[in-house]
Amino acid sequence: VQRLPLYLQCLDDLPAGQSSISSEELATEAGLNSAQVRKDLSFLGSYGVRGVGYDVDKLRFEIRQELGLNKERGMVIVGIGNLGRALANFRGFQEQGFQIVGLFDADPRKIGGRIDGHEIEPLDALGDAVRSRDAAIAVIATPAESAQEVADLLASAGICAILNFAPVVIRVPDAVDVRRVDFSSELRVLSFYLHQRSM
Amino acid sequence: VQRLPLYLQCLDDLPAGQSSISSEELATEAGLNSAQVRKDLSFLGSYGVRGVGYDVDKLRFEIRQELGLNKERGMVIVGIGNLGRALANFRGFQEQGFQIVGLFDADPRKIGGRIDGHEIEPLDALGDAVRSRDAAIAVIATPAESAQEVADLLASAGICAILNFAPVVIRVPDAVDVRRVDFSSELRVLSFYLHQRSM
DNA sequence: ACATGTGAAGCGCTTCACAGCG
DNA sequence: CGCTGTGAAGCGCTTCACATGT
Repeated sequence: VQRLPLYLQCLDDLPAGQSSISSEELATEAGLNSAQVRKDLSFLGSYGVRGVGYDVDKLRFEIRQELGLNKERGMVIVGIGNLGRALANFRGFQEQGFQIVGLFDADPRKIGGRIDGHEIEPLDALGDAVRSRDAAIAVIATPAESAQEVADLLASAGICAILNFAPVVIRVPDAVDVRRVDFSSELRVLSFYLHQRSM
Repeated sequence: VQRLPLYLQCLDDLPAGQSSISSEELATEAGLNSAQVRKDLSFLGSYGVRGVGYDVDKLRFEIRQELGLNKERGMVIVGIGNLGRALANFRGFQEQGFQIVGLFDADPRKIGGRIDGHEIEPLDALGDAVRSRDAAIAVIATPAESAQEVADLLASAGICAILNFAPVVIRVPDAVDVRRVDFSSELRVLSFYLHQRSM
C-alpha cells in the first residue's frame, strides 16, 4: 500500500514513448522484485495482459483511482519557516491534486506576506479556514513546541489527515490520520547503518 | 531498528526531573505497545531494572551508542533551493552530531552565498570536498533531474550514505546506503487513507 | 512462448503470557 | 508486588513456483 505512490512515480518517470511495462521492468525501476509488484498490482484488479505486461496509462489511472488522487483535496500549511516556505513553493503538489487553500503562522511579522499567490494568515483564522475551505489535509511545519497545539486546533476544526514535520509525536483523535516525517530520525537511521557497517 | 530514533526523541522530550521510565510509559509516548518497547530495548542489552523501569540517562546513552551517534559525522547538502536552505538552517542537526561540512549548488548565481556561516560552493568542488573533509552523509535536495547525476558524483567520491529528497529512485553502488524522503508520496499515502475511510 | 495471477511455503516482526528478578 | 526479559504463538508480508491465459 505504501508502495503504490512509488509505482506511480516510476510510471511518471517513464520515457513518453513507452505504452506497456512488465512487472519485471517496474520492479527494477522501483528497486523490488517482480513477484511483489504483481501481487501489489493484482490487488487493484486484473489490469495486466498476460504475455505482454501492463498498459502504462491504464495502470496509472487505476493507481490514482485507488489512492483517491483523482479528486482534488484542500491542503493547509501551518508554520511558514524555511520548511513551510519550501513546501508552499513546491509546484508538484498542485499538479497532483493537492490544492493549497491556506498558509498560517504564529509570527505577526509574517502575517500578510505572500508566497506563490497565497497570503499568510494568523493562527486564529486556522479553524474557520479549515472548515469553510474544506481542507482535508494539514501540513505541520512548526517548531516542536507548537506542534501539539496546532494539531489540537486542526483536530477540533475537523481535519482528516496531518503530515507532521515537527520532531514530536502528536496526539490526535482516532478520526485523524497522522504521518510523521522527521529529518533527524532519518539521519539517525543512516548513522546506524554506517555504524553497523564499520564493524 | 527504525524505532530507536523515535525512542531517543521521546526520551529527550521527557520533563527534566524524570530519571526513570517504564516500558509502558515509553510505549504510550511513542504510540506503540509495551512488549514491543521491551523487545527493542532488550536488543541493546539488559539496561532495565525490574520492578522499576529504565534509567533515562543510561538508556539515552545506550541508544546513542547503538546508533553510532556518539561520533561526529560530516554532512554535505547538495541543492540549495528552499528545502536545502531549510535544512542548512536547521540547528538541530549540529546538536545531534551531524556537522555540515559543505553546501553545494549548480546555479552560478548562488555560489559564494552564505547560509549560517557556510559558503555555497559549485558542484565541481563536491567530489574533492567529500574526500578532503571526510563527509560520511550527503543530503540530496536537488530537482529530480539532477539527483542521479549528483548521486553518481557522491558515490565516486566515496560517500557512505545518502538522504534523498528528490522524487526519484536513485541508483547507487551497494556500498552506499540510501534513504528516500518524498513529500508527494507521503501525501499520496494520506490520500489513500482518506479515500479508504470514505468507503 | 511469455508474462500475469495466485496458492503455498517461508520468513520476520508483533503480540501474548509468564517466569525471573529486584 | 511491579516491571523487565523472553520463549512461544500468531500474524502479515515477501518470495517462490507454477498454472493460466493470450
